[in-house]
Amino acid sequence: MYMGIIERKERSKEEMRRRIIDAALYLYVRNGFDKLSIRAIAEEIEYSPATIYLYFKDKNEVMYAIHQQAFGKMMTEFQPVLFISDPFERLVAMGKKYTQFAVENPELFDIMFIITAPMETLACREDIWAEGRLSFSMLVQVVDACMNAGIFLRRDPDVVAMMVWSTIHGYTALFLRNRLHMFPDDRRKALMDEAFDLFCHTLRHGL
Amino acid sequence: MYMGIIERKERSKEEMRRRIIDAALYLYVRNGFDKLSIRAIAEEIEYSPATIYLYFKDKNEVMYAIHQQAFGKMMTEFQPVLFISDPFERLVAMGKKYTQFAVENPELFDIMFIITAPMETLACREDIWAEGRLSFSMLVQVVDACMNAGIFLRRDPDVVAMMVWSTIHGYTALFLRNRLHMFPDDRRKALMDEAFDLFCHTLRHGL
DNA sequence: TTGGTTTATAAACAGTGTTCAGTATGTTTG
DNA sequence: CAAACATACTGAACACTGTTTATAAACCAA
Repeated sequence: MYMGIIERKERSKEEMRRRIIDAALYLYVRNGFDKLSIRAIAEEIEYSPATIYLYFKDKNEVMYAIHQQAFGKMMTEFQPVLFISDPFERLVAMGKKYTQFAVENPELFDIMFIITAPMETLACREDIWAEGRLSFSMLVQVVDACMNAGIFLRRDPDVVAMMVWSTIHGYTALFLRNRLHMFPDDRRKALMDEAFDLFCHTLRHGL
Repeated sequence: MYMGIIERKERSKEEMRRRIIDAALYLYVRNGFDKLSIRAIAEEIEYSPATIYLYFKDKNEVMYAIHQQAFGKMMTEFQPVLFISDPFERLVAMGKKYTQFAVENPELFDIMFIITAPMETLACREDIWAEGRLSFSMLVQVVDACMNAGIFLRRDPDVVAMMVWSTIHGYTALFLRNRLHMFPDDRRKALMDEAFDLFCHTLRHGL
């Protein structure tokens, strides 16, 4: 029946995919977006460029694999703050972590939330952006907890979560893409922090 | 003296720059970012690709010229709302216009606020991002007016403006980059509107 | 007309994503 | 075991990209 051989082949196929993803992720975080080429990945794993197309449809699919890896890393980094008992404190900590992750891993944040590339792969699919859905649901959950605790007035949690995400994503994306360059170098981060604090204050005393 | 000749030459040099910028802008809004190549611009103006490098240092400089054009267009579109007398209504109208402009001119918004490319040209300059500075000062002005009118409590107007910009830019950028795909097609825009309304409400009754 | 400056270009360089014919290896079948 | 088939892989090509450089042509000044 030779089932073992089929399994071994499938296993080695999976291993090859992993090798490609690992190499791609390694090169991407090391050298950035425009240095990540199919040829560079091929050289890294010591195979021909054409080989990669036996395991991925195109470059977008490779980028989507990196995208998934990035979400995995972000999730593990978010794990600790999810245990903060006070819901509002948890929300604040999550907001801080979001920006912190973005600043510490700008390329990963790019591929997760800014670059168009990997999302086109998902455009025609059913399980639409599972990673985004999961992340957002985490935010909705903590917002809901704030409502249950009487910290926020009861509203559509999706809308509140959307507002919160927007604000935090807003200055984070503007900062990463150098759109705060009208401010001096040292003022930028401070301004983001102050905007965040003000936003938190506004949430508590007005939402 | 032959001053006329020098002037004519400078004039024709300026005209050539304009032709390149116009062609670049035309191709960019028509075909999008990755279809905009030096060769395509050259073909459009019926010159050799190398000619463009006689008028622009590199592609980034061409993109920055488009960037400036885009800001010009946005400014003219913002002109009407600046005459709204009530400062808070003006702020709300500005926020709505920001997103409207982004949805109607996604490529222009991209090059103004999302794409990294043209900002690298500015990185080592004195008049740091004059366009951004001017736009932001418009926002600061209206925020300040809200404070003077007693609608907002008095705070650092830069911080308040930063918070407002972040929120509105946040969902706009997330929308344009397909990061709201966890929601069904028709829900996305509604959610942005609701988040915006909630944000405005929060500003009024809590800031 | 000569000399010098400006303006334009063809050609090349070093890249890119992607495809495809061909090879070489591994597996199954007669 | 040998022939037939299947899988894995690759070299080479295609059609692009931004950019540089030597060369040629046009223009202006002396």
